[in-house]
This record gives sequence, C-alpha cells and structure tokens, in this order.
Amino acid sequence: MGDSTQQLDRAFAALADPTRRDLVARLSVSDATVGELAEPYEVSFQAISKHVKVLEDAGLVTRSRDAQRRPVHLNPEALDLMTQWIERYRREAEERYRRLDALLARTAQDDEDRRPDKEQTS
Amino acid sequence: MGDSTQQLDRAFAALADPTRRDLVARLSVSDATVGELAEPYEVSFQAISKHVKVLEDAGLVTRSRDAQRRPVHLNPEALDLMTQWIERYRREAEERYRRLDALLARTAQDDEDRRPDKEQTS
DNA sequence: GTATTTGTCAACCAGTTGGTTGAATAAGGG
DNA sequence: CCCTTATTCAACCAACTGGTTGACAAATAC
Repeated sequence: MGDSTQQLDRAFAALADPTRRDLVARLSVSDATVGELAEPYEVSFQAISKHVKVLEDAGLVTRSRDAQRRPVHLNPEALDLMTQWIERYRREAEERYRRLDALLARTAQDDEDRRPDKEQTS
Repeated sequence: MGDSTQQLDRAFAALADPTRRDLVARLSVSDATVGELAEPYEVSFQAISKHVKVLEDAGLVTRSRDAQRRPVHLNPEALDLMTQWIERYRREAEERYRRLDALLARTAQDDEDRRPDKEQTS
C-alpha cells in the first residue's frame, strides 16, 4: 500500500467532475490540444487548462510537445488502476452476498424439512 | 445521459477519500454499524458518520435498521456503474493505440520494403 | 528582432469539504 | 418512566475547488 493511495485519491477526485470526465471521453477518441479541448465549453480557456492539469497530476493524461502545442494524451493504465481497485471490492462483496443467499436458501430448506406436516420432497 | 452524471459525480468524489475507500474495503468483507466502522480510526465518531453519509448519498452503501443500530451494507451495483464508465473509455483508448501501433508497424515495413538494397523476407 | 500562437501562473472570490464539539433524536433495557 | 446505546444534526473553522481576469512564458512565424 505505498503511494498508490495518493494516486487513487487524485484519480477518483479528477473523475468526480463532469467536465473532466467529458475531457477523458473525448481524449479516448483522439489526442487534442488544450485549445481544441476548451473550444466546446462555455468556461474560460484557463479553466480548461486547470482541468487538464488536474487530470495530468492524477496521471490520467500525459502531454508531449509539438511546436507551441502541448498535445494531451489519455493514459489508459491509470484508468486500469482504478478499475482494479473497484473490481476487487465489488467482486468480494458480490461473492459474499452470493454465499449469503445460498446459506439463506439452505436454511429455508432446513426449516421446510423440519415442518411437522412436511411432505417428502423426492 | 440523464442523471447518472450526478451519480457518477458523487460516486467518484466519495472514493476520492482514503478513509472512505477503506470503509468500502471493510464493508466488502462484512456489513457493519457506524460504531464498528469508526472504532479503528483516530477521528471522531461523528466524522465517520459523515463519511458514511457521503457513501450513502453516492449510492455506494445502503442501511437498514436493527434496534438502535443502522447496519451499513455495500452496494456492488454502484461500483459496477463506475467500472462501466471507466472501462468504456479505457477500452476505446487502448484499441486506438493498438491500431496506431499497427499502422506504424505497417509503415515501417513499407519503408523497409522500399529500401533499394532490401532483402527478401521469406 | 517583433508579433502571433499556445498555454501557464497568480491573485482573488464564492462554495464545498473534512474535521471539530455539543446538543438532539431514536430505540430498547431496567 | 428514566438510563443507556447508537446515531444524527447544527454550528463553526481551516483548507481546498472551480471559476474568474490579467499578466507572463515559450515556441514559432514574419
């Protein structure tokens, strides 16, 4: 449990904002510059620049250099880290509930078997 | 895209906090009351109660009633919603990069084929 | 060089968040 | 009925967030 904690903090926080999720969705289709990314939104160019920085600090995107442009590039591995975290506990919980359901079903069956006026099941 | 937006906002924001992620991890193993959940942490009981409320508002946990106790119960479906969102764009991006890699490989091969002193590959 | 394009940094503001403490509520137990 | 247990509500505070505008920086184009 090293500092993947902080990485997860930042990654989840980054995706908690709908504008940033939209940026990620668009970046999954193609890389883009901050200018291109900012174009469709009402908010200022600087606001989008900040959002991109948040995504970058979270490790969700990286950037290269092409003349004045700084193309933004989605990093699928960071997304993978998040799914791994989530899926681990989702699976754990679902298995547990499955086991619990099975137990309840068995108990119900036992009760049934214990009924005084029970009928032979087979 | 109805109000799953807000649900995702809340769910991602909820998991952005390490204490809340820890609560989720523990709840994946077994349901627990707020008191039980609060016990291992240094912070006040009320602080944990607030954290649980955040998880509840995000749809990540539900609660029932057992005398004075209000057992907290993890909701795996909410986790599933998150993975679905993430995986959609992760897959999209990874496929795109695979295609790009393939294209680059083909281009490199063409260059190779075009070399004047090229050697037959097979 | 100077101007243009592309983007960041800095200061500020309003609203939210995570923490605190103390009071209030809810449901049983004696 | 009062007492205890379990939990929430309310008020407050410091820190963070997402937005703004204006100044600055970097790389290229002329």
